[in-house]
Amino acid sequence: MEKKRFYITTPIYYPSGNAHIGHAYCTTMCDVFARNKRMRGYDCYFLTGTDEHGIKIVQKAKEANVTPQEYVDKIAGQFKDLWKAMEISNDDFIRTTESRHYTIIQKVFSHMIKNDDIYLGKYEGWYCTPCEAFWTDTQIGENHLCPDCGRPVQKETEECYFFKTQKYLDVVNKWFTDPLSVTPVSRKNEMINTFLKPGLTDLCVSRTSFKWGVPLLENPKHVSYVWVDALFNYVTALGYGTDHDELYKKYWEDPECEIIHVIGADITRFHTIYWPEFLASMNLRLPDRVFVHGLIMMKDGKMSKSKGNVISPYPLIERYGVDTVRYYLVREIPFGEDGTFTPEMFVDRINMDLVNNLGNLLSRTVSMIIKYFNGVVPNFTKGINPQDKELEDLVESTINKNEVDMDNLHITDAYIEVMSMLDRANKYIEESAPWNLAKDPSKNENLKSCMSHLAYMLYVGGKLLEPILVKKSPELFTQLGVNKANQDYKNIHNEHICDGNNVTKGDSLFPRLKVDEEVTYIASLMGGK
RNA sequence: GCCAGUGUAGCUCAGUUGGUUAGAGCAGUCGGCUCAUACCCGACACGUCGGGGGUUCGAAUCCCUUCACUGGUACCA
Repeated sequence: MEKKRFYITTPIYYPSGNAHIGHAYCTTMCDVFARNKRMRGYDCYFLTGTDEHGIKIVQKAKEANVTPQEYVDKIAGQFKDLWKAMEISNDDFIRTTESRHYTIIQKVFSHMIKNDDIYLGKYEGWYCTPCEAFWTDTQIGENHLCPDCGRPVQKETEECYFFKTQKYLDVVNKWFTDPLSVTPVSRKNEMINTFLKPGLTDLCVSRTSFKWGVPLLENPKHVSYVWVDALFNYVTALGYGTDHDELYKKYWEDPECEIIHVIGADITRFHTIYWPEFLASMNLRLPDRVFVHGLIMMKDGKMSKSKGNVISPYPLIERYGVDTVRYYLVREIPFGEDGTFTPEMFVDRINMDLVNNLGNLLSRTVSMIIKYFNGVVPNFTKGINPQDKELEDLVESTINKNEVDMDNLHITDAYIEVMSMLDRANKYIEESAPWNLAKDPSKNENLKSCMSHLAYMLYVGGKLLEPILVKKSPELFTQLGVNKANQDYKNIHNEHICDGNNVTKGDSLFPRLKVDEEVTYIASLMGGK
């Protein structure tokens, strides 16, 4: 990874409903990446936000008897609150209703029109008059009924602007030859097979059937159709097209910055085909990576209100702490694949990994250092015992693997490695049997070595986990007596970092969860059984 | 329908270019330890690798076929 600067984005979420754990998942993964990069001394800018235009917002606002603006203000506020509660370290939060965004969208349209990339044409579709919405063939089904209200739809035409998708097709094709541009590759293949091979039709980019959008300066009865509006958030948030475009120059224009979009599968087409084309049209640089993450599945399939299996992150954070929720998301839903949420899996994962493995390891280590050395970590000495040497190698390789995995966006794997290192430490204690060493004064050096190795490994574990365990890692450092200055990542290879530290026995890092009680509690949050 | 993909122990999954007794974690059973948050360590058990057919000296791994499930199928974000 030669690039020293990073720009990572979540999608801007559509506030047609409340924020749920699926939003939290994507945002958390990006946050872990951003925190990891920054911790290692890289510059990483992290953006999230909300996509606030479109017909659905108008409908939702009407239902709630408020204006669209009032409606999105409320939901955007909810998203911001959630990110605060989840300790998300985003640098900015962009809303498409902000003037810094929509004035630029108008400029983008002007450029595209001037550049002859979009033209005025007619969109033909199935229109539901009461709902004031167009639907596609697949959406209305065989009976030609509005999917929203169930009433019949009519074929209607609407004047709108089209983007010439053929014009920049070579840009997309070329970009696709980079194996990292779209991952997992199965998603790229899906795009090629479904859209590129059969041939792309032009994309409708404006609408006249509703007003809640960015009006085009050239033709104000048209408002921007969502995707031009939404996708350009990634650059408008950086000040693109304004006099204050320092961030844009730094994080988008500069080829030394790696640009990563993390998205859900449902918006792959827009991010991997149209977005590169739009950028090409504007003569802007393309992102390095679009990473498509998986879904959080529930036992009975996808989360949905009708199934009554939706889980909100708030009560989980409140009861178990933000770190456990963050950890669960990173560990249990492999980045790039679907994962499952069940109350049992949540409780088991926390107990196994955070309570039994990490928390208990810290607890027993601190206790032993207090008991055997009056709470002072003995000085680290290399390789006195064979198992010490093995541990040293393991720590070294775990740090390296963690870095490589993080750089490659193998975020889940990166932390599986760390947990397995900690797991190995528990075996190491058994092998070293410090309680026996303590009985034999001639084994004092071995005992010292054992304690110092454990302290150092815990330091490394805590440091590597810090991007996830934003609150508990500092507690771990406190118990190990690592002062603030020594917590810097540049010390990760310094085995002497804990030498002479005064350890303190604190509260359990993660209290053990009573399985039955907590499973029942979480199940009750999910609206039923 | 079409195009992808998945199907391996009770659960979640690894299984490299086909090669000796198919692996891990969790759950289960038994034993051990005591520094620790009823933790931790060890051992054991658990599988006709979706079904059927074929290629091969040899297939979870390649080919054909069949079943089941998932995703995409174009302008809903």
